[in-house]
This record gives sequence, structure tokens and C-alpha cells, in this order.
Amino acid sequence: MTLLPQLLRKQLTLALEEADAEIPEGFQVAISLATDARFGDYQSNSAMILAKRLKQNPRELAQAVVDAGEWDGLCETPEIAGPGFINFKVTTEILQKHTLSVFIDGHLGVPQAATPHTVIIDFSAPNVAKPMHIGHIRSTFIGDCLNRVARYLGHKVITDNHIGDWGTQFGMIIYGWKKYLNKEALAEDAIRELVRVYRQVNAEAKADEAVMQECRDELVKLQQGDAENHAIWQETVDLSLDQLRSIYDWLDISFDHYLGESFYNDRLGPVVDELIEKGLGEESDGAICIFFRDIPALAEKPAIVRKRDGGFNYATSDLATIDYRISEWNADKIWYVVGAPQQLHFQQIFAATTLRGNDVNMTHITHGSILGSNRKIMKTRDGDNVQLLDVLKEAVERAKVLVVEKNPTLSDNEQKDISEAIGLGAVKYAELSQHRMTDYIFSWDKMLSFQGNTAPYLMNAYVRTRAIFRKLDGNVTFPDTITLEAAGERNLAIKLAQFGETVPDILNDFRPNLLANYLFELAQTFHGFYEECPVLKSEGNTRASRLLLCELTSKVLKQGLDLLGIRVTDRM
RNA sequence: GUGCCCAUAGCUCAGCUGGAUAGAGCAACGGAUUUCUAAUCCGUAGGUCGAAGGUUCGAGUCCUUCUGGGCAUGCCA
Repeated sequence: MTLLPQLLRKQLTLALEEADAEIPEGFQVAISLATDARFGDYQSNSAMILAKRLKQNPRELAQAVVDAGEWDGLCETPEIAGPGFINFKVTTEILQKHTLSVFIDGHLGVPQAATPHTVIIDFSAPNVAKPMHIGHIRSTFIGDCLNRVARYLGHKVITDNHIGDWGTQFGMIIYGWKKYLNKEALAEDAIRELVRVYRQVNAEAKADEAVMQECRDELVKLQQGDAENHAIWQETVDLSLDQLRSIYDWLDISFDHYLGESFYNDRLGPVVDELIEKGLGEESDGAICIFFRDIPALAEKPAIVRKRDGGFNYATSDLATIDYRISEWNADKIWYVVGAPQQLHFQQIFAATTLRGNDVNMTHITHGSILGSNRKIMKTRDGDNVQLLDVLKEAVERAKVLVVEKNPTLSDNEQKDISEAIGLGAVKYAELSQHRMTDYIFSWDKMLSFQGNTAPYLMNAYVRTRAIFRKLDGNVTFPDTITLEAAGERNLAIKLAQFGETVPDILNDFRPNLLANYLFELAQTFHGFYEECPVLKSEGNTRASRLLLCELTSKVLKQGLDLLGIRVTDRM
């Protein structure tokens, strides 16, 4: 199916040719949404841009193009406005036809990717033996949303949770496990007990060098394959993963793989050997480094792939990971949803990958930080750090109070189900409706707000559509023609047509908030329609058309929210 | 020191490739409901887009400088 702006662009391009305008090489006419409803539905500034290049009067050029064009059946005669905008208002017939085709389309008007890619998305990546805190929601929710969108657009996506399951902290954990572990506490809440043990050992090791040394020894034994230590490590990882998975399940986020750092342990040495062999790895101050002398920004920023003590670090691990993803999964794109502080690291990794002769397309999808009340990044050690699970539970509890109040007759199970959809949805929406680059200060009230531009607002629009169909007796048959007369109907139809324009845009710059914004506008438009246009009390064609609009709104809201990872319920 | 990001209404934020009179939500005030679910709708009020220059027919958006924040800058990830 063809989107409305595509139809207009085609027609405008033809008009330019008809008007004998000189079109410079590479010039493409652009159609965008009207910035204001009184300008029509869509607008183009192409005449102004072209006039500038051709040194002509923009309004005259616009007029000539409009006069030369053939607009019948597509839109009303375009109007020239301001310095030379061409404003379009599509005809009711076209809009009606288009609405029906979106309604019938299995993808609600969202075009499929012209060239599907195999995309690896690397996101969330928590450390084991530590609880996920509020800072993890950005990578986790954005990554999950991009996964859903990319799949919806027809790409082959492989999600991989590159968990931090191998590192120096295991020396202390193993030492503490052997000495201080409370098995009962471990059974009750494994991560909490591991954190308790870790903190205790950490404090002890700081004060006592002998303890520190014992921790190092435990780590060395682990790395050398000591059976007991390996078993402790394995159990730690398993327990942590159980707990992480239960949170992901609750959030309806799934990964195809959980290949953490430990998985690549045996592959690190060979990577470094190969780098040395190819002349890319050089010794420097006892370490093996990759230098990027041809890249000005990185000229003085080598990547260390083997430390002076012979150990490897995360640059090595990431290179091994890339190798695996290319050779085993045939990745042609890799998206890293990781915070902005790691920019330099990824620049180095990407440059190294190019030097090694791989042409996989890699993107570091950065995001800002969640700050504490002191405007500093929330760190695990900070006292005011907020655990993710606590936020989720609080959100669901606050939602429950409202759900019970508004739906006293529903069963406990239904109330629980709705409360979870609302609470978890609100937290996800709070994150995803924000531009990913901006830093923001964590606020319970903002994160858990249910009023205004929030998930419950969108969910409520959906619930209103479902309520209408619940009241209908018998089966609904949707018409194969519709009429759009009232302003509310037309506005809604135009807004619905934009779903297919919005979804692909998300991946241009990896911006889930574009979808969130669109869905908010759709819900607003629907609420307006709902006030203005009674459905069940209307009759004939009007009623049938409105029912269809409601059903289409319902589908788009449900699908759109699903792309954000937010679930809808029929009541709330 | 160098590099990256950010600064928009009282508060929290949109504003994609420069486009028309800069928009939402929250908070404030005034209205609408014996409802197709008011978690809603309509209205009022609120701005020299951090500062100063520059490019352009046109700048919140691009360039330069400055101020104020955040982050990164070789052996933690």
C-alpha cells in the first residue's frame, strides 16, 4: 500500500516536470506533515528550496508548479502560502479509500523494509550478583523497543544480553561465599545475599591487605579452572540469572541469547595473537595496544587488548564477541544500546573492527543518564540509588489502588492483571517518551504518574474503544465503504494514516519517543472524536464508519503500544 | 588541557534532515458528565528558546566565542 505523502510526492514531482522547472541533480521533493491544521494535511517547502537554487521567486515557482500539476482525485488544488509553502489537503474520497486499505492491511499501513537486515541488538547487559537499578531501564527499554520495531518492519533480529558475568569482583564473591554465606538468605533472595557478602568482603579487603590477597588468589584459581571455585561461580551466575529472568519476564522482555563475557573467555587469547600477527597489536608499556594513528580523534587513544599483567579487558572481549556474531549469526548490523559514557570505547572497537577487515555495520545507540537528586549519575554504591524492582513494584501498587477504586466488581486476578499492565506500562512509557539523549533526574512522581501524557492515557483511549464494542450486541460487520463527514472523523482518519509514516522513522535515528509522541497524539485525537462523535447512538453509514474508525484506532493503539513493549487491557 | 553531550513556560519535557504566530503534560484558574469508562474533554494564563555575534529570503535548529551543568580522557567493565 502507498502512504499519502508518497502519493503527494509523486504528484508534485510530476508537476515540477510539467512546469519545466530545472531540477538540480539529486534534488528530491519533500512532503511533511502540516505544522498546523489550518494549512491542510501536508505541506512542502520544496518550491522555496528549489527557487533559492535557481534564483527564482519562490511563490511564483510554487504557483507555476501548482498550475502545471494534476491534482484531481488526490487533493484539493494546493494553496501557496507564506514565503512559498505548498499546502495540501487530501480529498475525502482518497482519505476514505486510504483508511479502508489501512484497515485491511496486516501491518496497519506500515511498509516493510525494502532490504531486510540481520541485526544483532546488544542491550540491557546487567552484571550478575548485583541488582538491576533504575539506570538499567534506559538500555533495557530502548533496546527492547528497537527489537520490536525492527522485527515489525521485517528485519531479522537477534537479541543478545551480554551480561557481566566475568570479572575481578568474583575474587571477593568467592572468598565471601566460602566464609560468610548465609544459605537461607541466599535461598530467599540470592542477589541481596550476594551483595551483602560482597560488601562485607570489600570493606574487609580495603582494611586488610591479607584479605585482599586472598581474594586475588581466589580469582586466579577461578581463572585457572579450579573446580570448587568454578562451581561457586557457576552457581552465582545461575542464581543471578534466575532473578534477572523473572524481572524480564514480568516486563515481557526476552532475549534470544544470554552470552555473557565468560562465554568469550577462551577466545580472547587467539584474538590478541591474531592482532599481533597482523601487526595491529603493538606492545606499549608492557601492554598490547591497537593504535589508530590515521584517525585524528583516536590518534592518542589506543585500545588496550592485553594488560601488562597478561589479563584481557573489555575491548578484547568485545572484539571476540563481534567475531562470534559475524561468524555464527551472519550479522550485518550490530546495535549497541549502551550509555553515552562509553562512546570512546565503541569508537575504538569500531575502528579496530574496520582495521581487522570486517565491514559489519555497527552503531552505538547512546542514551543519557538517569541522575540522582544531586545531579550526579546514580551509581550502585550511592545511597540514593533506586532498585529497578522497587520502582516496578511501587508502580503496580499505586496502579492497584486506582484500579480497585474504579473497578470494585472485578475479580482479584483481573485487578492484578490490569494493575500490572498500567504500572509497568507507565514506567516504560516514562522512559520511552523521552528523547534518549537527554539526562534526567529520577523522580518517583514522574515515573509513576498516571495523568496526562502517560501510558494510562493511551491505554484509556484503547479501553474506550473496547467499551463500545462490549456494548454492541451480536457480531460486528465492518463496512467495505466508509464516509468521513464530521471534523472529528476526518482528523482521526488523517492521524491513523500517519502510523505507517511514523514507525519506519523510529529507526532513522533510533528514537522510540517519536512513536510515543505519535500515539499520544492519536489518543488525543481519538478522545476528541469520542467527545464529538457518538458511535452507538448514530445510525446507518455514520455508525458503521465510526465503528470502523474505533476498531482501527483500537488496532493501531494496541500495536503501537506493543512496539513500545506496553500491554493493553480491555478495562481499566 | 583535549573531545563528546546538554541548556526551550513556575516544574518535567517535545520540537526528525533550518521553514509559517515555538508546542505538550504537570501545577494554577474557569467550565463540561444522571456518560459509548471523567485515568476524559473545552477554555484562560504562562516564553527576549543560557548570553553575544555570524550565515540565510527565513535560525530553538547551522557556524564562532562565552557562561553554566553532565560525561570521557591507557591497563575496571
